[in-house]
Amino acid sequence: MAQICSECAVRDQSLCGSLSDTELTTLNSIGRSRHLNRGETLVWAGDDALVCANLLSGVLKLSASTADGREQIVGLLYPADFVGRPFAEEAEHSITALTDVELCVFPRKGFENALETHARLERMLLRRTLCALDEARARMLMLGRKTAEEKVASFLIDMALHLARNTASRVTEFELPVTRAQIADVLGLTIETVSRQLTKLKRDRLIDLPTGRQVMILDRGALRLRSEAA
Amino acid sequence: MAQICSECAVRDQSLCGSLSDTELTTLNSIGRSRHLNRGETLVWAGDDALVCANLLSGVLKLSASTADGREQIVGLLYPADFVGRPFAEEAEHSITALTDVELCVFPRKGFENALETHARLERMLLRRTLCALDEARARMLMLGRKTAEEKVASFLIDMALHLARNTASRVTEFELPVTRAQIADVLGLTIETVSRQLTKLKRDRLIDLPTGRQVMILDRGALRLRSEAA
DNA sequence: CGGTGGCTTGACTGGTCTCAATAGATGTGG
DNA sequence: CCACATCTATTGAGACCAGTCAAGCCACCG
Repeated sequence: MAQICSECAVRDQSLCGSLSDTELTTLNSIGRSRHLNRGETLVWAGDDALVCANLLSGVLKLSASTADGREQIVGLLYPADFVGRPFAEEAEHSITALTDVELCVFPRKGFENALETHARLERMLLRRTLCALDEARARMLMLGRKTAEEKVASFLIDMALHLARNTASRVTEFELPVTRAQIADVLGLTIETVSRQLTKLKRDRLIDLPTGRQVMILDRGALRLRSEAA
Repeated sequence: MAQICSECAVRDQSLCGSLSDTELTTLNSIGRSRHLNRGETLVWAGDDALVCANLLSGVLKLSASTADGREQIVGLLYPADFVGRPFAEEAEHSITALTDVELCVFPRKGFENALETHARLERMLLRRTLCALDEARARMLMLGRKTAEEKVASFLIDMALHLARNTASRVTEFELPVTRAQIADVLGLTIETVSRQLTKLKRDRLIDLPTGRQVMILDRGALRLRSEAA
């Protein structure tokens, strides 16, 4: 590994933050830095699950598909998130870069050994997995029971939480790391419906869309209301 | 605890199966047997998360709701499944009995202590949680991208896996532990749509419905086809 | 310039929901 | 054992939300 863990961009927030510098030597020795270009896929669903990783920068999507090609994004991963599925021989989901991405990649078997050796690492992974499960289930409520407008509003609020810079005057502004098609795949909608709902929120002055990718949340309270009720 | 672990109905399949008889003394001392009647709720979403448990018999639902009362069932729990959410102060989901239920209940704090003491227990819980996450994500694909017919077919196949008795002649038969309303809440549909799709599958001779709750799968292959393609 | 990919908008379709009526199950008390 | 209430399930008619198909816009780029 070219760069050592103590210089890692996400040293404190990532799973590895649970380990001391000396404990990290094992992981350090098996970890490799890896870059993915926007659009590149790290793992295909159905492949052998060969790697785990920590996400250093960028955004990854986790996606599942039906036999005839309909796609659903089942999770988005942000810097410091853990990537991969220990203890499974075969990958259930594809993992694809939505932006350029930097990863710290471990061979799965080696990472599993580290889990068994370092109880604290295992404990942190358990906590993260439990949180990921809560999040997945919250998204099930959204997919099953929310309207298109509620879904889009929820998505924007969610994105703001992960990416937002707060400017003065209570306006939140950020740049979407995803296309309309990808938003649709997260929300279980079509591109056209996403576009129409965004236009509607803009027309109602809850948000502004200076460019296609730029989003300004003008009235977060109202947006939250639309994300929750009919 | 009235009955000791060595006599437990799910001793081998449950999380506790990872522990030796002597290791079990801790859990044994804090575990309490508990019965729930059909319809009773163990935990309400938003409550303090006070308990964890192992499910001994019956079926539980995990559910989330919007502010205006729309409900989504985000998971079903069967005998030997683990119940609850360690390391969270507040419950994210309601836990309700769909049938009469027997549980082995632990105070959450005590169970968390046991996790920290017994690495093998923690390891087994991690593996289960990872599997639960895979399952939740598979269900996200279903909720977001499948049609009503595909959803109902998927549900029946899923139920068969958990409950089925195989009779002669490749026919699978079981009794639904859930009402049409609950099926609808699992699939993100309405009662009426579920009923119509079941009738349709029956008319097409893929299944039979001798009574409202009894299901016979007549052609599993064809049913699987309908669960996957348009 | 023309080509490409991403986005928006419109017209139309159709699958699912809503509302409503009815029938079947189940349980209770007279 | 029956009358009745209640809960569950089925079925139909109509409305509506989101999907489909199609056209056009815009920014970017060779």
